[in-house]
Amino acid sequence: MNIAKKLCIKTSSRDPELTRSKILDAAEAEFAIGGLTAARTEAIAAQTGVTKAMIYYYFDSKENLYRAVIERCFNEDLMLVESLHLDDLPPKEALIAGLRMMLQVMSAKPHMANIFALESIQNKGKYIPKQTAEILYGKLMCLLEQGIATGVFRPLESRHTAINIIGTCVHYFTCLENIKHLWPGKKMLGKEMLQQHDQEAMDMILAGILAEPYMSRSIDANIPVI
Amino acid sequence: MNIAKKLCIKTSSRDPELTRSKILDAAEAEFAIGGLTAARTEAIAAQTGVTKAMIYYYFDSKENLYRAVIERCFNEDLMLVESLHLDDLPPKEALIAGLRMMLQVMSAKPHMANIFALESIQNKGKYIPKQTAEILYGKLMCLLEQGIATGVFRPLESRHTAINIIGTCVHYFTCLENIKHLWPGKKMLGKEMLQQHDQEAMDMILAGILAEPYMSRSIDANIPVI
DNA sequence: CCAATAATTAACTTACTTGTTAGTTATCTT
DNA sequence: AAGATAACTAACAAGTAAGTTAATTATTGG
Repeated sequence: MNIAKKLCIKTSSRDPELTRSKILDAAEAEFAIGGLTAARTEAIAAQTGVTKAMIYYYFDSKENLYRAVIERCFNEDLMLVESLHLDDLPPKEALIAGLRMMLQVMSAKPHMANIFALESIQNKGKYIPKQTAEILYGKLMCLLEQGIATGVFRPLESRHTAINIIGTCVHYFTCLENIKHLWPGKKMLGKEMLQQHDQEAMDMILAGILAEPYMSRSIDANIPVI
Repeated sequence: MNIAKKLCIKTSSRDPELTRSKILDAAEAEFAIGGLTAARTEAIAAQTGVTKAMIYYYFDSKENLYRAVIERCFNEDLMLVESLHLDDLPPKEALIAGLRMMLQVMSAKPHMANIFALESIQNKGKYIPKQTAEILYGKLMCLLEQGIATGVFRPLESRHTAINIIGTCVHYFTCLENIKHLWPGKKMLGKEMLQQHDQEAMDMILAGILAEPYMSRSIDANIPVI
């Protein structure tokens, strides 16, 4: 093998790994707008600077490319969540850490929320890796049940609550184009708006779930919430 | 004019008003799965028992049919909301009445949530009648601001909170196919599940918004919530 | 440096989708 | 009851999209 290649120095325009990931990135963007059905392979190719045929060279079919995109999304999510070691934290702290992570991920990748929404609506969740989804939801539900059992959280039904929590975090991204007129001049995905969303979502969720009356409106990284 | 027609008795298979509305219904169902782009006119026609050409006879184009579907959704919504006379109620009661209505509408027409989500994601909200949307969101925000000002609600940012509330109500429908495995054997759109969703959503939203510690877990029609 | 192989392209085929049209059948008016 | 008109159909035209293929260019290993 080439020394430059070993050292990860791009020696020319031909770099299969990069091409592959550029296709994945473009596909992610395209699928996040139209879902599997409405996405156009031509449009994906156009964004990569590579021919449409490359999609079939690397992924065999549009459907497989879609599978790869969704799998990558889930795996990224899963790794981040694992890294939090939520099981080692008491329920309230785990909830806060988990929420912070989720909001952070959504802000960094606004595609994500839309991809999952489109997958549910268009394909009835056919392409969602069942186990992965169960792990992610399971973690949140488990944590809720613990908190409910110990009385730290209000008596809620954990599954519905998990969904309602995620809904609060995610709906902003799903509907942002429909409601952007409410904030004339503001960028819905700008730093300011995203921070405000994080703040308000976190605040409303905690107030909705914690058993003790919840006051603090600013949960900053270093100030523990009582 | 025909007497039978005057009395709204269907005398035969040819009934333009009915055909028109059957097309609208089928289109609503189809657009609710694929959005404007992925919906197939052929599929819409198939559901109506009428030829695809009829779509063009009544609506000129797929795009116009889509416009008609969205407009109908909004108008239905708007009329229902108007009928509540929320302005005449104090904020807390108005919020509860509004929420109950929204949850009821979504349960009765699970399409609705998806149509709006798809419109935002696929078309960037291009086909959302701006004024109508502003009236609906405006009502909710106005009510929130009143409650915040009078101290009945916690100090929240009204626009974000409006979105977070709607997210909690709506996300169940948007993602139900992705998460149906969490309730093996249950029908996500069955009466039992929908009631549970109403209950949990309402509960979490009120706890998240009301300033006074919120306890009651069952807000039934006739039991006023204190 | 050359042969083998991997990456890439342009052009093409096949299938599908929107929208049209010319002709048919039912309904209404008088 | 007959002519006019509205509702409707079947078949088609034109454009679009997925996927293929044969040929081309770069890279790599010997």
